[in-house]
Amino acid sequence: MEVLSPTAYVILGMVRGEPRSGYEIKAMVDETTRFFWAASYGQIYPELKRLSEAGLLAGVDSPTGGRKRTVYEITADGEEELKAWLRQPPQTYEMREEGLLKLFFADALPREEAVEIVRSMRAHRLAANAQLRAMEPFAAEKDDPFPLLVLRGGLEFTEWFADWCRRMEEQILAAVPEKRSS
Amino acid sequence: MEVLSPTAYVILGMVRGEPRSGYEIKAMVDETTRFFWAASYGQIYPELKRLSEAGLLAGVDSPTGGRKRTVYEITADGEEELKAWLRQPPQTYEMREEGLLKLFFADALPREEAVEIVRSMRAHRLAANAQLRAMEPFAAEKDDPFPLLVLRGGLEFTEWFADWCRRMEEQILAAVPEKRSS
DNA sequence: ACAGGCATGTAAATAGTTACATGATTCG
DNA sequence: CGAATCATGTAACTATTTACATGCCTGT
Repeated sequence: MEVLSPTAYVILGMVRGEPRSGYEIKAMVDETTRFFWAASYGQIYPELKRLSEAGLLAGVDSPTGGRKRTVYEITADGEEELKAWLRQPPQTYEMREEGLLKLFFADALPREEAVEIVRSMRAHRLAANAQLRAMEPFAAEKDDPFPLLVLRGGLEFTEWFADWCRRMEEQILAAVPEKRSS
Repeated sequence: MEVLSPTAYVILGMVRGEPRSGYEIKAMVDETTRFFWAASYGQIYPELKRLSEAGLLAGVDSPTGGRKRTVYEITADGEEELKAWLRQPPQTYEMREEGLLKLFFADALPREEAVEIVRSMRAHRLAANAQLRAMEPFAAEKDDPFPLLVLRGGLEFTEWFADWCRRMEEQILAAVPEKRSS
């Protein structure tokens, strides 16, 4: 069994339980996992084809009205592949946080400009928090408890991060001495 | 002024203050920003060439003993470019956290296996915390306060995350009911 | 009639990692 | 002398985003 691309598993997971089209998978990803695992059409459609060829998914024609449409359902092999992956310890722990990089180099700016960095970061996290907040009722009414658990983790994380930014703002202005020549 | 690649700025930031070789930049990144902004040789060396051609860096031969070596120092234009970038609000806020994706789909596993996911995540964050802890004294003795500030943010983040995992472990075992057919 | 959403896909560009190749120097 | 580290680089691969193209259906 060859190794699948990272995006393959988000697809397998999304169609488990109920068959979905590429378009629906993309929409679900954007509503749910995008904060920690994104996927674009450019990945999803080719991957659906590969997974079907590998026998892990099966495409079923299922037009809505006259509009043609293919939904993909997971096969027994696909379900096994998904579970085997779920049992492996996670490998990917990546963060690309431009704000932290800027803050790391912020000594190059005068303090009043340096605090702008943490203000931007804070605004971003508060906006993300509000988005998650708006999704919470929908996740809460579902049968599967894990998406809600993860969403509440996101809520807590964005709150922690926003608060850290607030404290850093104070700290930079209060305690960090200005450099002689920046 | 054309837009630079994302990696360009980490290089500009790393050579500001004192000139460094590609090898040293890579080592610094691995010691400091890698938790939120990584870079590989395959990005660094070609980028050093491009930045020199663009006049934002200047390469200076500076062999150590008989071993040839080029360090790059930032030019006035490079300094301006770096500061202009620092003044822009951060654009990139990405996370790719395989553990959260697995947890999101964990309903496919029995509960005893689902908790293994948060246990792995917790172990990972505790290990990261220990690494940051070991770096703290070195950051603390530097003149520039921002790297230390960012590092302490990382310390707090990994602690929060590890604690969240611990609480999720309890919660999954205690409150989340087992499904009829998983 | 037109806007907006549903639906599928691809091409091109950009980003990034991994592995490899090469060779010098330093330290034990 | 051999291992580790310093040092520079490239090729191949993998991953991912963005933009574009197409066209149908539904509601106003």
